[in-house]
Parts: sequence; C-alpha cells; structure tokens
Amino acid sequence: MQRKFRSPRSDDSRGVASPFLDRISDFTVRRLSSYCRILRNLETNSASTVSSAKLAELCGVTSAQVRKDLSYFGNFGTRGLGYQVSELKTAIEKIMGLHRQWSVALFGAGSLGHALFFHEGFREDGFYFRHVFEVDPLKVGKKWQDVEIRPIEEAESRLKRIPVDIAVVATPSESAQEIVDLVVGLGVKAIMNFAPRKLNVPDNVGLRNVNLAVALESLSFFLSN
Amino acid sequence: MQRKFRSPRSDDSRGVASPFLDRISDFTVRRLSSYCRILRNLETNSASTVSSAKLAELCGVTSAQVRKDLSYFGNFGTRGLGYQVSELKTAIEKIMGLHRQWSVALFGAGSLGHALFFHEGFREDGFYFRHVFEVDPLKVGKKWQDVEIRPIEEAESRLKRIPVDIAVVATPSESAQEIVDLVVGLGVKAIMNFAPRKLNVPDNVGLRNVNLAVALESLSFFLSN
DNA sequence: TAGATTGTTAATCGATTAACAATC
DNA sequence: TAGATTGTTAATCGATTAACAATC
Repeated sequence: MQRKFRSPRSDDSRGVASPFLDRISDFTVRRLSSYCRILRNLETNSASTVSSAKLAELCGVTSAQVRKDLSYFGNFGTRGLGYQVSELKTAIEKIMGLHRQWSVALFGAGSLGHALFFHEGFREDGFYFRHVFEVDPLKVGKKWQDVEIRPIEEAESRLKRIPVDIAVVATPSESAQEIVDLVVGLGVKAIMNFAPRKLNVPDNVGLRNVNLAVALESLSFFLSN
Repeated sequence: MQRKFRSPRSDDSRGVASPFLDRISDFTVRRLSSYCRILRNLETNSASTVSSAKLAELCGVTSAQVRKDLSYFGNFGTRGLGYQVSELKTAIEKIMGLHRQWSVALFGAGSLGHALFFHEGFREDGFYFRHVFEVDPLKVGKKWQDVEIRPIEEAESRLKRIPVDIAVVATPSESAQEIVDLVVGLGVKAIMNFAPRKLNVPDNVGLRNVNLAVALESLSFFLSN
C-alpha cells in the first residue's frame, strides 16, 4: 500500500524505545505530527493529562488508532489515568526529531519559495533556511531576512561550506531532477519536492512530494461526481 | 482506512461510465491526477499510444494499479494495443472535472495566499480565483491581476453576487473555522484548507487539508531514525 | 474496591497485486 | 496466426478497529 520506513537498530537512553526490526508507516508518522500539534495546544491551555479517547477526538481518529500508533515507540501512558500532556508531547517531539534544529536549503525564490521561506510554522518546528538559490538574476542579491539569494551556480560551493540536512525544491519541474542530483551528490539525505514530476533518488535518501494541484483536483472530482 | 467518496447515480452520455454504487478511494483520485499529468506530457511529446505498463512506469506505480483505477470508470483501452494518449487524457480530465472552469475564493492574502493566487498550474487546470479576502487593512485595496483584495466583512455580499465553487483557506488557524462556517452557509460545497487544525464541515461538503509542515516533519522523522 | 483507561491481540476491512481469459 | 495487452477476478498484503486482560 505504501513504502514503509525501516528504522535502523539504535537504542535510546532516554526512555523512547526505537522501533528497530519494526516498520513505521507514513500514515502513522503523519498522525504523530497531528498528535504533536494537538498536545502543544493542550499544553498551552494548561491541560495536564489527556486520554487516548480525547486526543483521538481532537485529531479526528479513533482511540485505538492513537494507542496503536504510540505503541510502536513505547509505553507513554498510565492505565486508568491516560497520558501526561507535556511528557507525551516531549516524547513525540523526540521521536519526530522536532527537539533539535535542521538546516534547510531552498531552491527557487518564486512566490512559492517566498511563502515557504516566510512560513512561521517551519521555524517554530526547528527548520531553518540557510540558503536560497535562484536562477533569475533579478532576484539574486536580494536578502530575505538574513539570507541572501544566490545564483544556483554557487549552490555546490556554498553547500560544501555550510551543509544542510534538507533540500526544498520549489523550482519549475524542468530543473528539479538536476537540483536533486546535485544535492544528493553533496550528501543531502532528505528532499521536499514541490515540482509536479517523478524524481529519482537513491534508496537511502528520503523524498516527500507535495503537489498543490492534487487537493484542488480532488475537490473538482468531488464536485463533478 | 479512509473515507470513501460515493459517486451519485448519474449516467453520462459521452462514453465515460459513472461509478455509481461503487466507491472511489482518494488514493485512486490522486493517482488519476498523476496519470492525467503524465498523459499531458506524452501528448506534448506527440506520443499517440501508451500501455498501462509504460504509464505505470512513468507514474511510479504498477500496471495492474493503472488498469484497476481506470476500470472503475470504463473501458478506455484496446487489448493488444494499449490506450490512445489523447483519448485517455480527455476521458480522465472529464472524470476529474478538469474539462471545465471552477470559480475559487481565496481567504488570506499573506505570502501563502499570494503563492496560491499566482500558481500557474491552477489556472491551467481551470481554477480561477474570483475573490481575495483579507483582514489586514494594509493589503485591502491592492490588486492582484484583475482581482482587488477586499476586507473579509465583504465576503458574504460579494460571494452572493459572484458565487464560487471552491473556497481556499490560507488564513491563520484561529479564523479558519469561522470562514468555513460562512462559506458553507453561502452554499460552497468544496474547501481546500491550509490552516493546521481540524475543521468541521457538513457531510455533503468536500474538505481537503494541506499541511505544509507534515512533509518536513516526516523528513525529520526519517532523518532521526 | 470500583471505575477508568492503557497496551496488545485477533478480527476486520480495504487497497494492492498477481494471474489469466479475453481479444486486438 | 502469434504476440501483446487489456479488463477483471481472486489472492495477498497491510492498515484499522474491536475487544479485553492488565493495571492504575
């Protein structure tokens, strides 16, 4: 149904079990994102505990689903009482890698690139844009916050000097594969792609495609049928 | 596993069978989008026929999947020969509702709203923004192409005068439900939501959530494990 | 203790795939 | 005709859910 992600064998000293030998589906990962967001809200509203039923309701899933998802990673609750909000939030952030910072390079400084760069949620989650690369000479040289837009030709040398964990591709489809090949060659292991085309990456590189048209087309289908 | 969409009973005079009594999963709809895009490319490159195996390869799925997806809607191929590219493209566009125009209202004229408004792919697919509504008085009055940004208070009267098929919500999370209630009350039957929160809509309204953070968080999980 | 809720197993549901008769 | 490829059925795979013993 979907490609699964196999977690490498690595133990963890701070109470979060690693799901080695097990496989976590992307469905589960996406729900963990959602649980995390809700738990942050609950924490803001000073809730101290939450049951799987309550969390499920707030996320629009079943309570069995919540418990099942969490069970891949450890025992976070107390029978009869539920989960400590802050504790569970911290645990999920750690599982998701949201307890640390990630360096990101943005390719494409068009309106989509602009929106991504200034999207506040990313920074709050620990994702920091270190580079912006663009072909349009009219945009090169401009500064977005403390990052100067540089020509794509400088990507290699700059990424060697200041490496990143993640590359975000917000360029026209034609240049996407080229950029991916470049950053993969430079050791980048994770790519978020907005270009609506199939990209080839090695097995050990994570690729997530975001296609803005799909949601609208799905609504168009819904309205038509 | 997911909510299914039940197609209403309605026959079609132009050769595309309607899948009444059947249910089409959102997985299938998303793949139809993908087939459509590839077929458009093939048509541009003057390919006249394509097999399910070739189409599958270009989309990154199996040939059985392609044939299965298409089989929900009719018989589009010729045994031994494959599919006519233009014919199949036209058929899928019709199934998806991409053979006509859709009117869209945009809520939120921030950088995300800006990116969506100027996203070329939408217009090419037949989605036209008729309205842009925004609370920030500094933005109200500006013109994006031929559309003037108007205050959110005018949404009701303007949408009554010039109705839309789809509302796109690109506002902060806090105002999203309010906007949804408003447009649902005005008869809008399809909503694309970028606010990272659960929205309540009646059963007969289509809602698609796009969460930009999820793809990055999923990569953060990938890199961490 | 009685009530509540977890963690987990087994059952169910539904999506994908293999296989092949039909047929160009 | 022989080769190719569809449309469809049945088998498989995997995600979700119901149910309940464990236990706070």
